[in-house]
Amino acid sequence: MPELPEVETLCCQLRQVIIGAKIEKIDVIDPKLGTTEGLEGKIVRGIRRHGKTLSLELEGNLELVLHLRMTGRLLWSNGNGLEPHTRLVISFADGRIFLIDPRRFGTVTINRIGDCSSLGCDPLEGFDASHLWKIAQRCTIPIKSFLMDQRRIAGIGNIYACEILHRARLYPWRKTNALSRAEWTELGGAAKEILTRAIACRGTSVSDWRDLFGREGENQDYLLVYGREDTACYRCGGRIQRRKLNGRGTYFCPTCQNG
DNA sequence: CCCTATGTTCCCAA
DNA sequence: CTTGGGAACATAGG
Repeated sequence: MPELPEVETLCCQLRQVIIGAKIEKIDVIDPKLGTTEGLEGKIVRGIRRHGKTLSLELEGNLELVLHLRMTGRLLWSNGNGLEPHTRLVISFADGRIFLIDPRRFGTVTINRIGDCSSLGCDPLEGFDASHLWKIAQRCTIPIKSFLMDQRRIAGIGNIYACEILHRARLYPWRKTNALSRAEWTELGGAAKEILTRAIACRGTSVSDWRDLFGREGENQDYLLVYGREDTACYRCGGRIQRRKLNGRGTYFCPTCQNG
């Protein structure tokens, strides 16, 4: 589920409930997740996001890093009952964070704050079009693969890659090094627009995405191409197609995404 | 049985 | 070395 806008939604909502709170207890329901030793009793100093990773910054220069992968979600609740597929429970004085993850791909790790990560730039922190244009010059992979490569740009997954490319009028298979500087600028603007609106809508609930408080997002009402195979393009009336790229369903309008 | 799924990593081939 | 393709991970749903 979660790409940058969904993780950003959780990040903002977690700040509302656990900044300054003490971790009373951590229950690892599914040991496949990894270890969370030694964090009980620590105060949450901050919450941050980089790409699709979410970190709880703790005392002692430590951070608990969550990655939700395909089907992970977080739920804030006061109750004791476990929803199906609950993998981890972090308890505070006035509530608990439940990590729910049917496919069990999610991960939890402990890092020292400041350890460098292999993630690329975050498109909300500044999509540096001229820097990206430069590193794109020797890169012949399709532009959609480039956008989704977390080492180069962190946070864009399959849904938003499709949406951004449609907004920027770019064909997903276009060679990365064939984009002009002007097209990179256009792409940066499209990314910013698509992602900020998705955040304002608290994410895209096309399947089972819910925010921290269990509510659906609203961005599914604004999707331009994702999931719209064989329907009319809102911009030009063309017929939206779906084809595979690197094993992922790729939605685009062959009529207006020809650049 | 088939196919699909919002992510990442690894292996293999060209 | 790079790039690209596919499988794997584990589970649910159509």
